[in-house]
Amino acid sequence: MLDLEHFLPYRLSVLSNRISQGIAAAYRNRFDLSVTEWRAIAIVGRYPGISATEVAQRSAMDKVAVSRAVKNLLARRLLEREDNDSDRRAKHLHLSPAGRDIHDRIVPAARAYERRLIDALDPGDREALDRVIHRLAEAADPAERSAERSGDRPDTPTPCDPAKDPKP
Amino acid sequence: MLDLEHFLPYRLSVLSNRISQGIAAAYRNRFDLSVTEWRAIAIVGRYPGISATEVAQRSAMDKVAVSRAVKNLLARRLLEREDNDSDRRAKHLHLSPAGRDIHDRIVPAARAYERRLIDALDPGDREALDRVIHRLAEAADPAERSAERSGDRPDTPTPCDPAKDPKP
DNA sequence: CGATTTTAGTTACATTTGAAACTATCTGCA
DNA sequence: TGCAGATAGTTTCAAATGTAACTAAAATCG
Repeated sequence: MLDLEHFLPYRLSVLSNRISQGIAAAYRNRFDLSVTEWRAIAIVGRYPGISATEVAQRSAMDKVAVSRAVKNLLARRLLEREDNDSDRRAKHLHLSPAGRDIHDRIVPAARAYERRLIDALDPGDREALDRVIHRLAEAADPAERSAERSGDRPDTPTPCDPAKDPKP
Repeated sequence: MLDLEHFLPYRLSVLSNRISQGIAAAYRNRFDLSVTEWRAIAIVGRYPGISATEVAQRSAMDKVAVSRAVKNLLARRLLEREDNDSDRRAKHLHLSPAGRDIHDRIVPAARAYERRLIDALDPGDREALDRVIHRLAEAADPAERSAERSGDRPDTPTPCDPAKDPKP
């Protein structure tokens, strides 16, 4: 007998969904952006000139999702694309002025939401949370069974899509 | 400029997906159950005679998802349904012997997975995590802006679907 | 070089998911 | 009573998402 309500994976899933809903509401209502699109904007805003594949890596989304998001954002003129001289398959992505504008308006809202979450915790717990997320992510990864000692720092960006891959 | 990689909602989403993938793999491969189906089985196993709506409430899934899961599980003879004398719309759900069997085989695996996660944390962080989940869930809920003082205990089951509702 | 394998990105198809409409039943109240 | 909402659960339709197959361009290696 197992109480789903006390089951850690379940509780994390519910929590994460709840938070995603809360934050997604902001940009869905105000700017008509999906989570994927918003993530793409955030990444491109942070790393101008990045390629779609790199966006996928940094956003932990798969390349099809990114491709679609980019397609929409290009159509809506929120993103621009320019050729990459050293690789004609890949293109450099940039925010258009309109994209930058939306980006700059969402970021404060996102930060405020995050702040609200963080403010609900006391300082010790904030610190613990950081550690916990990192350790759980490690423990959750079946490939990391006992590879705890690999040299990645706590704040290393997700190197690959966690929602895929488990089937090489 | 916002680093998605350090953004709490994003990190939680990635973590939760990673964990869900990890655990889902177990019952998908071995028993061909979706997350929804497994949750339904867990809840019905825990609360025999429960109705579909109550399953939805306790599992934080919407009633359509539950309806579909129950339909499949009935077809596969993992669940049984009996009439409710006091309400002919609702039916009582039970595990069939086969359902009970699967249930009893998954629960230990689920527990083991959870244990692996928990074992990755040191005791202080485990305690903190409990608090953190509860506080974040509260802070994330837009309805709870300042209702921190409502009388629900840390381990109260999800009373309603968090992934819906924000539109009364 | 030229053949083979990888990689960036897209497209096509199938599956999943959620919102809304619907049926049947129940509850409250005139 | 009996009519006006509510509620349990299902069905339908459209949108989101994932998988696999595909095209074009690099990289690798004989």
